[in-house]
Amino acid sequence: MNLQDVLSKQVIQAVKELYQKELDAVEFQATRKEFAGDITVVVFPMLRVVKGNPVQIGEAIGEFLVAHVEAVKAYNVVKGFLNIEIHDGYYIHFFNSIKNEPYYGFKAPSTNNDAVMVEYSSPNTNKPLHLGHIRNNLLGYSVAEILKASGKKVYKTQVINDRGIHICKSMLAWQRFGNGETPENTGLKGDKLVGNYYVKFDQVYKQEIEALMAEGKLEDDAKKQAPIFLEAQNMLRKWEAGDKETVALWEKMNNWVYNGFEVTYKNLGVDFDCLYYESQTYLLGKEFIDQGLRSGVFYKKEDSSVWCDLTDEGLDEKLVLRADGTAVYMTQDIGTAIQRIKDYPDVGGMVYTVGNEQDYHFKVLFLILKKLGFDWAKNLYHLSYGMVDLPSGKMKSREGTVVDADDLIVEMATTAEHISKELGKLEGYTETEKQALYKTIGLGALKYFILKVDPKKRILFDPKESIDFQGNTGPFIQYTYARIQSILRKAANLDLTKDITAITLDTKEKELLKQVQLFPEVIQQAASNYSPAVVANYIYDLVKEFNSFYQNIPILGAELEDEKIFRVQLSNGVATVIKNGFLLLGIQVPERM
RNA sequence: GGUCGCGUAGCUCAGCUGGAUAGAGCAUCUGCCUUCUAAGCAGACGGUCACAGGUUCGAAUCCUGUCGCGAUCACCA
Repeated sequence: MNLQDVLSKQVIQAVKELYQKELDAVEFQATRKEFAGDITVVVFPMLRVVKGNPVQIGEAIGEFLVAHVEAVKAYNVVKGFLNIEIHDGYYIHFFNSIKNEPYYGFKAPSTNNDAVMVEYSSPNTNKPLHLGHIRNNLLGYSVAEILKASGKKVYKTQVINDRGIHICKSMLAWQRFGNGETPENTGLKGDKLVGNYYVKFDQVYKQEIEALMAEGKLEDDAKKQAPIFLEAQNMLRKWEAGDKETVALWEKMNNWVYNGFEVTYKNLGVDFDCLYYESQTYLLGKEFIDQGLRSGVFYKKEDSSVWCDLTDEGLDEKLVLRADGTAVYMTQDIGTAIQRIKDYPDVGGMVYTVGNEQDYHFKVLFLILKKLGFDWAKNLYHLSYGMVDLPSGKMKSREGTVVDADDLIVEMATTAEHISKELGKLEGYTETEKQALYKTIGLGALKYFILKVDPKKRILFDPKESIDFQGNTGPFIQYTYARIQSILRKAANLDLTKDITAITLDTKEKELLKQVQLFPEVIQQAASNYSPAVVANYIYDLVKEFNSFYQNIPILGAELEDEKIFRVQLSNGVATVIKNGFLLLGIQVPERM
């Protein structure tokens, strides 16, 4: 039982004995630094049950706790706040119980049928990944890892948007203007090459629209009548009809893109347990539309299009099948969701990592699945995140105003290299080791920069202002980890498993122990909020606390041998929490930097 | 226009399931490397928590309204 539970019980007991009243809950908070104490009971809420002066009540409860709880050393009351001081022994005992756990804070995965499937990334296969995709990938990956650590079995997945008119556009442009270019003969990354033709299509398309408008056509008409657009539509029809040549071209170019994506995913350090392809799932929902029609969840209009009436829920009517019987986005998502549960029967819920521009879509999707009667539909969550915008506004692939994912990763490593070289602390490292380290630091800066922000907030990214490497950043935290490793190397002869008990804690040590103690709770909180930012901010606070300790208290130079061992152990414990916390964010930690 | 989200220091963000004098980083300024890595530490400066009401012992936090920014309201995905 943790400290708060014990105290809670005893406070309730105290109120019962002193005032003959029953409290249903006790409110705690961390004691503010300017007051003596480690944990604080807020007396005000009790006044509803116990009438009287909050200071006197606080005093009486404090008295009771000192007498009845071993861990409680002293108390003081300020206004309605009962500040409780805890004996050093309590924290020391706690630390000894966890200091040798390599995965301190993580819960073992549950074997119940409550696995979670986390969908993220889900790119279109007609252009390279950009900074917006990076946010999606980092968020999805991190939330998946956090859910795992919180005790869930997790499957990471994506649905790859590998078909549709947008794919045909780059195919068509390549066919017309490509001159047989391939990733092999140009040395270009496959996704980049295909992306170039997506841009090329748009350029030609725009010229054609202008030409038509010059002939006096209205813009809307021109957009629909441009020859290259009509040809792309024609290509889509051929693809859907299974035309051999078209399908072969589609497969060839998609494979180029997949090879390119694989490189980016690998560089980013994200992975997937299973993949779904839109080309295989876009028809899946149809049979469930039939089912829903029979059960009255959907209805057919005169033109035989199928709809779901959500006006009772305050939403609109939503189309789920076109008049010509073809699937829309919603049809596909209904089908894919159901298919996933069939494929993985232990899955009891799903998380969709998709930008907030699709809030409405997912609201509707979840409602429809509920109406169709799937009990897992109540466990669906749209991990909705804000867009990454540039100072100039939204990133647009077609207009080339994107921050390319691969480029950014390289730039970050280059910046790390410059800083490292200036500081010059890496003598003895081989060039390969150095390059690996630059990448670790560069990616650390990038990932932390993105993940420390609350997912639902939009991020403004200014390419002119590079991402910081100082202050509340990934490298600062990595640096602290490296510092601790340096101490551990110098203390290799000490027995880190030995239980030290007979020491007096310095304030800084105690603060660190309190912070370390929070970690398991932080993971649970991050999981229930689907927020890597909770982990990031916690680790930052821990690291700040550690650096203050490090710079103000001698560790290897401690006067007493037991103090020295304990401080090294404590440093090691902090390093473990940093490492595990960063694992949840997908950030690596270096031995030196 | 309807719906949803956001608005906290010059900038980037914490805090938001109500609690003490609203916290960090960057930037600016002051100290600290002959002692464990100065990507650091210690400190200074900086706030009408968008605005106005309400709920209560207590509101940045909850409710209502206003303003500003964004998203969305397709037989697109």
